[in-house]
Amino acid sequence: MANSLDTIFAALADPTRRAILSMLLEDDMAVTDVAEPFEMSLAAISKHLMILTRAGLIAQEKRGRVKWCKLEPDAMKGASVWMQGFGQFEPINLDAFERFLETELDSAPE
Amino acid sequence: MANSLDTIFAALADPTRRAILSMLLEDDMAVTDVAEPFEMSLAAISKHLMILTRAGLIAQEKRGRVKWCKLEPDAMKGASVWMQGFGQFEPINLDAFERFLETELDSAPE
DNA sequence: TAGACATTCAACCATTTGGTTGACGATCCC
DNA sequence: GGGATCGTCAACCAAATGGTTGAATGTCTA
Repeated sequence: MANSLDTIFAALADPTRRAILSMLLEDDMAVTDVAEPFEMSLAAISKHLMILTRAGLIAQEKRGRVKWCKLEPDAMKGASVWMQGFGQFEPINLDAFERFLETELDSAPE
Repeated sequence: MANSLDTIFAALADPTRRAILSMLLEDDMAVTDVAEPFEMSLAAISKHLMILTRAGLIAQEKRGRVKWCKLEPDAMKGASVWMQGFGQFEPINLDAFERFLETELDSAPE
């Protein structure tokens, strides 16, 4: 997994791939259906899906001759946390935020 | 600014550039000082800084013969929000979070 | 004024990226 | 079995990326 931030951010840098992720937010999709709205070859989409898979952002499962793609949103967590280290939430009262998170954890299921 | 998510994510995809951003989190720095810990030419670092600048992630200001680099963390906000659309914070109680934010805004200065 | 220092520019190079096309391997269904 | 469908592979291509070196520009200082 080398440096996963490399592969995650690189995967997110392409608009086609971000569009694919947004589509998968709605529902799982077959490769052919993912490719349908794009004006590029199926092979190109297949490559994009491979990049998203290697980054862990989606998972692909083959059922019969159809390969289903589903979002793996947890893969974004590391990158999201990294960005939050840059204080774009500075105006928020961090102490209060931590107390909020603790209350959350206390009342969390599981 | 075309699609800023393209340039932001592409800028963040390189480990050298992420390291530079982390360094600038501590303090503003001159180009030469930014370059010091890296085993690559000053020109290479200069290019990285140009990419970070074009992405809006840093700002460069020339004072005398020294060019100072400073972090622009707000530039990450758009990308951060985009990622949060993928629900990696689902386990958090969103209602409670919104209430928390409202209390924050009520007690905010300025 | 002459260095020395800070930074960028320009040319170049190897590798990666994002796309194409055509052939191929599975799988479904008649 | 045989044709249609699903998806990947392989070879290829143009453009972008990340690095180098050496020269050039601008600014400070002795």
